[in-house]
Amino acid sequence: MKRTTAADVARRAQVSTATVSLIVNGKAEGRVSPGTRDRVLAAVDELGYRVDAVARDLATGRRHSVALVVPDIANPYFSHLTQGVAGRLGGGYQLCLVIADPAHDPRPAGLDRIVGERVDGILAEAPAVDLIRRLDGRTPLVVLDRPSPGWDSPYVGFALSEGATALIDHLLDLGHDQIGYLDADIGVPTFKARRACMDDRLRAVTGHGFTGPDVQARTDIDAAAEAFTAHWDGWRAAGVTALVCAADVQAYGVLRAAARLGAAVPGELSVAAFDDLPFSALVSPPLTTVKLSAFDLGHRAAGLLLGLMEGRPLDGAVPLLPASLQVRGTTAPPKPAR
Amino acid sequence: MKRTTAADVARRAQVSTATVSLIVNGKAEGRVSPGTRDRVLAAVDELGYRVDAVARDLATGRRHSVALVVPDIANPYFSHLTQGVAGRLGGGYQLCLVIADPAHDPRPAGLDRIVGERVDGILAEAPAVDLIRRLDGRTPLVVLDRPSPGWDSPYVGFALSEGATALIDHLLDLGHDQIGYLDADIGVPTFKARRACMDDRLRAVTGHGFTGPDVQARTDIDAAAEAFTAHWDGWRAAGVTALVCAADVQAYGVLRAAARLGAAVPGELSVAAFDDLPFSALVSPPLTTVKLSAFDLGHRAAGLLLGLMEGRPLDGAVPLLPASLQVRGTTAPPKPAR
DNA sequence: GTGAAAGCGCTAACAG
DNA sequence: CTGTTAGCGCTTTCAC
Repeated sequence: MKRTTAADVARRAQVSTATVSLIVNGKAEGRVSPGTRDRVLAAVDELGYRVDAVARDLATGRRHSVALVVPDIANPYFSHLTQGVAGRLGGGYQLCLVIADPAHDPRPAGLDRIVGERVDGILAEAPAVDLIRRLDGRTPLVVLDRPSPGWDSPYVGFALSEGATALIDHLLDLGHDQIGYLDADIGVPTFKARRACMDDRLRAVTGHGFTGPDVQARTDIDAAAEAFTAHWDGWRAAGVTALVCAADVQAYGVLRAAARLGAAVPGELSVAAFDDLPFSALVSPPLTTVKLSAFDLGHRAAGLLLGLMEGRPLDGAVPLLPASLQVRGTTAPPKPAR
Repeated sequence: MKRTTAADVARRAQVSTATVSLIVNGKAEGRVSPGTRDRVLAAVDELGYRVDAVARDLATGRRHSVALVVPDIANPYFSHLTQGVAGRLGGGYQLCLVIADPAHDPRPAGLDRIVGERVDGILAEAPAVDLIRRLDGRTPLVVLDRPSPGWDSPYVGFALSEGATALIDHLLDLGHDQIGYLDADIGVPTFKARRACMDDRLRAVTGHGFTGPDVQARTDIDAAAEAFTAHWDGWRAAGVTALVCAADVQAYGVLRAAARLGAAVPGELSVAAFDDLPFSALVSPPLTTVKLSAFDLGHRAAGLLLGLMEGRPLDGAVPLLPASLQVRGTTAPPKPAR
């Protein structure tokens, strides 16, 4: 009732395990006679032999697997990213998913494991530098979304500041002056950066930053709706006429909550966000948002990692992916003051 | 520049590798003197030693990892499922994601790999029996969503037929008689079963099945919108006044396409689906759908697998998760015939 | 308390 | 062409 091993196959085919190894790995070309090859293959088949990846990996030092570290797979942004990674990786590598949200778990056990696991490569959503330090420093690492400050690993991200600038300018052009911000409570720089880029632009043009209460919410519809419900009075009191959310899913919650509170969008409040999920064109009103293709991000990052793992050096800097503003129905000029 | 091994630590701490092993695994209780323990711990720290999981696993036979096989991680249904699995698994197991859509790739390489990888357990979205046969038959397996016909593995799923029946009856009660169906093109039984359950009920009550063209589309908004656009005439010609979709995301596409084609929902066409994703309450009109909590499914399946892996026998049959109809705004009585 | 030694199952030189 | 042998790095009896 045990696993069948190469030794079993060897015994049955009257050869050595070395020969079995050569054959099952397709390295038998011109080194093994067709006769023995067939005998071995037959034995493999009859016994249902599969090479033990653990033993092979121990012997060869390769792992045929890469780890992907993301904070929250339920967010479509990250699941699209994962899809992109998986698609590019193809069948040659096993994808090990590590869900680690640094804000909620500063020392994710998963991270320590992946270095013990000796994966061939790591893709990590904008990890903090002290997380990177806990890696072994030898495994190829590609950082997603944002460079880790003070650490230069290869990374692929979006031209975030362009998108953020476009969004702020759009709001300013419409006549908004007091803009509120609903942030994500997830501790990854992606979200920090979204805010920071907009804040920079806002200050550069108006001399002040975001207006009203500083609110963070989980990146899901219900949490964002609750947060909006709790803080809408505060924002309104501060004169906020436009609210930017860190993620589309949050904007959905805001839209729902605003409808329930009787706050007209975009009449009384303009709403905008980041991601441009497929659903964003469908909500009503359709959401003005900065498009970030997470799928492309994952796809490209995986491609880069593939190169690194095969020892190819990076050919120059990796171009940033576009972050373009999609203007739709949730933004409009503010109501003239009464 | 090599990885530091237990031997390095042993040398530095003047002990044997056996002692190192005992200590780093916390099995030193009363078997190692505090003095040597501290020496070893210090050496571990200075050298940055981490046990090599591959070698450990080869020696112990355990893997501390489970594989999750799903057809499409970009579909929120499966990403929520994954989230549920990951949450329940916790830090003790590494999650290996295998994306394998049997319809598009009948012999996914990923599947063969996981048996070679010797994972401790497998969670698989309703696998076909010949896929199960390619597993090693020894690794604990929990089937998600639908039992594999003619194979009894532990499985956890929804009371689909109840939800399907409720939906059909709802439509019938409203006065619909000709009901169309937009199916998923993904080859997993989850989707097949959704259709089959409804078809059963429909035939039982009306004597006929679904009406109009047999259409399948990818489970994403755009693909479903296209499919609807291409086939709306066919459905209408067949007298269809209600359309059921295999998944909420498809219904979103249908809603969008219907709006563009000028088909009023629910005035001219009622629309319903399965999943009840968080967005479904937000589209307009809000979607009537059968709620299936993929998160709970993943969570419970992972719990079951955990038990199996620890050698606990299943305590009786696993109860099905509820599949309850959520009636919202996309279903209404058909327009009276002119 | 601690160490020596025998595997875990496979790969890769090196002989023959 | 094929077999022998020496690891890969760790765990785990079993002596000392």
